Amino acid sequence: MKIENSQPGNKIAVLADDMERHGKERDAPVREVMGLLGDRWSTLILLVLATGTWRHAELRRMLGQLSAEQAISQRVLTLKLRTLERDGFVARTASAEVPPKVSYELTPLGSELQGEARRLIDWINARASAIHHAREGFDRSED
Amino acid sequence: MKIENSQPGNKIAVLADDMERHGKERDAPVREVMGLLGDRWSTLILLVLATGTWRHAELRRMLGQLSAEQAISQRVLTLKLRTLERDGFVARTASAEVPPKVSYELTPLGSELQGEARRLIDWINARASAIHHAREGFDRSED
DNA sequence: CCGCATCCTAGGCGATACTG
DNA sequence: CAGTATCGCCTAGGATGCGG
Repeated sequence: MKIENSQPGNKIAVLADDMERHGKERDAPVREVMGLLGDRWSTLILLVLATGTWRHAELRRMLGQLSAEQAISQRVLTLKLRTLERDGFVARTASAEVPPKVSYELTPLGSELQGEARRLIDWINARASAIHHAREGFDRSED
Repeated sequence: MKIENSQPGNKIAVLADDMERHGKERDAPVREVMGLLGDRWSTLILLVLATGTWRHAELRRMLGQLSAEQAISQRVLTLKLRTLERDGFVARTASAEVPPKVSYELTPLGSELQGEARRLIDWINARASAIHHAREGFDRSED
């Protein structure tokens, strides 16, 4: 894992395994999952579902409160939940009645992912002031 | 950190600190940094820069090789590098000559972030088959 | 060699209205 | 209550050309 920085040739060799992981985006879900965490709502959904089982509408209201600036649209919540379900992070339980009763909760796999996401969030929060400071310095020398 | 799942009221109380972190997106760089890692190129740039110092063009060629499906455009590479620089993850060194010589490398903060990103990538890769399996099952019952 | 300006397209997301 | 369909906006990001 130690890396010497000299010839480009070496660098290419060193990064070969990363290419292995990143190059074949087709089969590797790395980009998709990273994209999940980076999008507007999915991480927040994971955090809320970490507290238990939620109905669709209740979850929607909760997300609106947490993010506050603006509520998630019904359509997008359904989309996000479907994506999370497809990847095995969320379990969906429905009764085909009218009105429907649908519940969502984390799977064990989703719970793991939530833990990983939370670690990243914690790291970012811990470095928030450093980042903020860097931005101020950068922006000041930009004008 | 232990969470009981019963009344919505409890859930709301439990999530109060998450609201603290997520609700005020204006000052909190959490979403922005998460977005960084989720976007098309930034994580890959961090991985490459973890190997040392790179010139713009060289870096561009390297990224093209790693991601292969399609090279990063010159414009976007400049944009991404600027964002990373603004947040204090990347240091830029330039000589105002013609032709210019510009070099990029990770800051200590950027190096940390790269480590975090790599942990996430490793986790995803470790669970890749589980995710893949979940998707297959989901897609099969969708038709 | 590097950055910027311009143009263009695909996709994420919100709003609304409608069904079972 | 949950999901779907349609619309329209806005941003990420690719292509190209110029200028220092």
